[in-house]
Amino acid sequence: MNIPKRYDAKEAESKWQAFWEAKGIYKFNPENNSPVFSLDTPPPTVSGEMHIGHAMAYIQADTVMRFQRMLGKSIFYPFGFDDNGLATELYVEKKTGRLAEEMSRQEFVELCLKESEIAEKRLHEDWKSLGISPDWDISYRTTDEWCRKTSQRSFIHLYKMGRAYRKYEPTVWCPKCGTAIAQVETEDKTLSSVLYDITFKVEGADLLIATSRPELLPACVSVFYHPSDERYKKYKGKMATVPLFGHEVPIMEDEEADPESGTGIVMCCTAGDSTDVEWWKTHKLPWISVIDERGRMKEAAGKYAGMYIKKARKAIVEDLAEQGLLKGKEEISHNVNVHERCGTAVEYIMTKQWFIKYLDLKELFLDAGAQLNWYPSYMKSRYDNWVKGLKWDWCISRQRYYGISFPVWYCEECDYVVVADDKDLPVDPSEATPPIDKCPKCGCDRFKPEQDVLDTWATSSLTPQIATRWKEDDAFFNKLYPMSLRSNGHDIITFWLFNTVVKGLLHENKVPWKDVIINGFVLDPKREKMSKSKGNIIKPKATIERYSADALRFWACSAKLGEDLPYEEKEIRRGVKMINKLWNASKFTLLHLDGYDLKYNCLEVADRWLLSKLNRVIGECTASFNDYEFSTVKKVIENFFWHTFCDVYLEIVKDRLYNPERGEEAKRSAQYTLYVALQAMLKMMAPIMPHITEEIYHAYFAEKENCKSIHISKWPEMDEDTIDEEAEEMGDKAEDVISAVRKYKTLNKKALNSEVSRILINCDNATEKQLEGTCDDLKATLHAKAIEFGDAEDNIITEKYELKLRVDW
RNA sequence: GGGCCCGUGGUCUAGCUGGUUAUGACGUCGCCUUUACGAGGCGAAGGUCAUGCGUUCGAAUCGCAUCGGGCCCA
Repeated sequence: MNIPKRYDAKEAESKWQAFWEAKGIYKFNPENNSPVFSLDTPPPTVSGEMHIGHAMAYIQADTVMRFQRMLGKSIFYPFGFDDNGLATELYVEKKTGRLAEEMSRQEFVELCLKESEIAEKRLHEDWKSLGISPDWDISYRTTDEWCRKTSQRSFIHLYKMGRAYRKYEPTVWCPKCGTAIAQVETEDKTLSSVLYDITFKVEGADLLIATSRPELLPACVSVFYHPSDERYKKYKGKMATVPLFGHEVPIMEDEEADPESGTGIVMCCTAGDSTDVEWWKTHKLPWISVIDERGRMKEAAGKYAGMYIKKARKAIVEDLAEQGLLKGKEEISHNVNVHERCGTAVEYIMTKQWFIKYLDLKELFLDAGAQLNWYPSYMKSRYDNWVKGLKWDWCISRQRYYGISFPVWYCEECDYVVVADDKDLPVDPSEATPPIDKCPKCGCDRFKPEQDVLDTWATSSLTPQIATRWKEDDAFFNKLYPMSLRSNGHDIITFWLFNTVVKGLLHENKVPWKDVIINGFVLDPKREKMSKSKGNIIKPKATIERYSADALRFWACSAKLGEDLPYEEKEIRRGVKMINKLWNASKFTLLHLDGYDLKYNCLEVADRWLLSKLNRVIGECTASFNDYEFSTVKKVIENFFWHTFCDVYLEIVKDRLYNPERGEEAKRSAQYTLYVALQAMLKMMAPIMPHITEEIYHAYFAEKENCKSIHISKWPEMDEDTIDEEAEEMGDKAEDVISAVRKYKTLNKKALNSEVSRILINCDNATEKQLEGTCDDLKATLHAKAIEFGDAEDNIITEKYELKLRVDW
């Protein structure tokens, strides 16, 4: 056996990655009748780069898949790329320096597709370098033909069941991007602003109203105060006159009006925020549109029409001041709802949009959340809170250039909705003709295509259906849906996970997976969130190049599910050390297994001790992996391998291996134990460190087991019969003696291999009997000429069993 | 404002269905070339388990409150 002195991780990792691909080790076989284990991972967006958070999450999920594969399951592990939607548009515009509105839609779409392809190649390489084990042949991209087809099918299915509807509705709108967006795409940002006290008139008297958005005065439709507010009760049912614009609006009561805020009386405009929209709905107020799709004032704003929001605000404030209607202003900082992608404050604009009706299904969604197995379980409450707080149906149309088309045309006369035929999918309604000649409602033969595109989440919420060939291959679908596992960051429970549950329930009346694992974030060494602006971003690529993928993986597995993990360089170095240690221990072990035929007659105490402990470790690692507790697996196997196996066991058996005087049987017993232990430990580490374990496996075990990769070899099974409580106690006592004598030598500044003439152990008869079985090993390990039992004066007490010893030099 | 999570030696962390002396790593210090590994081995120092109150024979672990940090949502 020729094992190199050093392990070259860089060379080995690319070698094994190529090997796995060439041999199809991770290929899904639909004919395989073993139970399926499948994974739904987030398709990374082409607009981003792989960051260390991705690395952690994908590695963690990958260890689970590798474990399940070794259990003999049929593994379905697809991989997708998300090149859809607004994120891609913004990325392409930034990268090429060209704007979508500079060219035709088709030209822009082509540019997006071209750039996505380049980005995907890069992403594929990056993800591959993590040593993950998907079947790359079943990868998808969210704008490919198959995904477009599935997304349009989903829409048509929802339309036909009455869940997709189109309506004029106040819609969350980004004036910068010029599109409707969903509730979930917004976030709150604290911004500084000015609160103006503005004079309204009631029957000739002044009524002061505080607002930060005076430009909405022309859209003012009522004013509110709290029902308990004594100051304003007298105005109930009266009308107030809006300054500058002169129209009259009703004065009304509502619990939502905060007496403490501003003057305690608030104007309701259509629409400044979600409260305005709620008031508009519940009090059945008229709708006045003053802001257009690009954030300019509309006709209703009178002389301010055509100005952008901020300019109009300034002009109106000036005019109010000039007319003496501005009574005060105060600098404030308040929370503003902004579009998460561009940071622009959102508006509520009345437009015609497509929605998925789902507010009536909250109970169903809560029930679905309860059906899923959440790891960790407390993450379920994020889902529950989100469902309970839903206020709007899901707006799925976007007024953008690049995205999947609605498979829809409208009758030019009566707006009748015509959807595409399934056989024609995917369609671009601008290019294709509708499947009917005449409108069934009015007989008109002219149709116009829907110009809007589907929200990107309308497609990415279908990843389980996309992967399992929904409505395309029933046998395949039925075998694979619902999927076994979803891996998800805690930040996207409310959209990606929730939306996927929605689609699963609406389409199949089933939750899309059995289990859900939620991973945490990677923080910087100071435990702060990584961000470009802080400049504390770590690129996994650099880490892999410097330390190897296995070292990165070893680190990634140290966080529990749901918990954030700080990136610490020293932790990565710990992985490097582990690889080195594993290499050296294996090199030593295999050297002594050369030509060994796995035959033995009877096992020595130390060997039974190790094998018994090994079996407990197998049991614990198996149970932990089944519960997605890879960090426990990592910790347990690391500890067992390093301390029990290397520090204690290997030192014990060296003499039996090297010294012929110990006899052939004692050697065979050690060889058997080494074989079994190393093989099992390698396999248990394989999901975490797939490259180094493959390298060692191929140096010896692959041939013995006749298996071409450790990753499709059999996971070690716990054998209850090997658990040997008696041997464990005997071995533990021997270990206790070894520790004590080592400590004694160290304190006396002696080398560990320095000879002692005698070790005298002063213990009870039972212990003496137990230790007798290990005497030869003890003598060899401690370099003691003799071990005797007796009543002499002692000078050492052992740590664990408090045995009394005396060491004679 | 609501929900959820977290506070354990200098740093990171295990334990948290209550029960000997609180786990391990990094760092620090000392000693040592064990026929695998000095990228190693053997040791040492270092902790009022955030704070307070409570439940209990017994609390890092359970309950309540406070303080601090984080995430999600208003």
